[in-house]
Amino acid sequence: MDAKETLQAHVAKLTTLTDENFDDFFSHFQHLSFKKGQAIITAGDKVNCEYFVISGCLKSFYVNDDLKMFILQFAMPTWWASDYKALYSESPATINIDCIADAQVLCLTNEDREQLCENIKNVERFFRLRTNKGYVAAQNRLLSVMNNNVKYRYEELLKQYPELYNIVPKNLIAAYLGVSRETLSRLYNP
Amino acid sequence: MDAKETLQAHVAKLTTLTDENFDDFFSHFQHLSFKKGQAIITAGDKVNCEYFVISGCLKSFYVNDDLKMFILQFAMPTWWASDYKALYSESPATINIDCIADAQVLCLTNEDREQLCENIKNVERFFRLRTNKGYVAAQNRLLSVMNNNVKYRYEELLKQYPELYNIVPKNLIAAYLGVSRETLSRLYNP
DNA sequence: CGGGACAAGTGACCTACGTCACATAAATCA
DNA sequence: TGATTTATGTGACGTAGGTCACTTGTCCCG
Repeated sequence: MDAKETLQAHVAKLTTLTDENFDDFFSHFQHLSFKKGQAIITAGDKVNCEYFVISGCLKSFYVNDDLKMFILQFAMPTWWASDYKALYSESPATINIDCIADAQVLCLTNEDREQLCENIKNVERFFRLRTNKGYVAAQNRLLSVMNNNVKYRYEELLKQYPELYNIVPKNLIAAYLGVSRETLSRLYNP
Repeated sequence: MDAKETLQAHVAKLTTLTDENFDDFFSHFQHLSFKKGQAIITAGDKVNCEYFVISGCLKSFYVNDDLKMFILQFAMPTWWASDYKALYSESPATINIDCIADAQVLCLTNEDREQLCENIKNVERFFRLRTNKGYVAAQNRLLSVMNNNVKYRYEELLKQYPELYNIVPKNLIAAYLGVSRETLSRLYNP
């Protein structure tokens, strides 16, 4: 499945777009490739785009004053990623995004998204429903962090994304779970 | 400021509606009052509405298998509250909402919201932008839980909502912060 | 007004996790 | 290929926060 088909199938899960409308929508995306290790958004940057992952994997993460990293999201195919706080408020990035497995992404600017929402009703509907889902997911993650222990959350993560086990080093998984890499290591090597 | 003006001012922060459109929008809300302690959504319920708080305070919370409570949100005036996962997916509620200070709320059904989004472009825009903000807030909260200690989070909460200190018992604040009431108590009584 | 529920403080003790230090092992690149 | 990162495991030890038990204070409401 190529980039266009991937996006089209993704959009179709939430709303319907005529072929003409989808072509218009798709024409505003820029197709980009990133290599493992490449930075996409760096804290302090101006943020102008959001990214739709076609293949590979990105991570979005925050680095605190002690240089400790917290991973917000592993962005797998058909996931969106950006620093949304920065994107929506046109403030400098506070989170970073980089590529952890060679990736193909589609990139949409803030202005193009707003323009498309203005012109195509079901594009606005798509983004509304997409963010609704994101909001529910973020709330679920918060509850999971507060409610479940590390081992449970680790196993849930691997259940949902088995491929992470192979492509992502354990220190990054620990940074996603919010524990030290030593603690994660000791879960299965007591 | 009455309920209508409160909602109108709130909507105006994100988009513009003509007076006729706002009247139409407003006419779909039901004005309800709740007394302290009253349940609004209970886990297992069918969820059909979201609630906009005019005055008073609600809490939304999850109760786990060990009967431990985690508070997702203290819904103050101009905040929205519901079990959005249940509302959007038409599944039974997994979180609860009740009233912690006598409250006036406006209630909007799922169907009415979708109908209004269908008919009034800027209502859809409003809900899109509102949830965008909610998503950013949820992500911030997650980062804060992972990154900051309890004392810091407690002080941030009180800085943002000083009135909570007076109207909300400390065990509920502890449930929001994700610690035991004893730990919260010992922060300032070591 | 008096009793029962709720709120809050505190001591004793336990446990999960963090930190630091070191040892390998695997991957990457010049 | 050989050298330098990077990833991972593991021991020793410290600390934040949880749990349980008990006490005291406060607020309703019949």
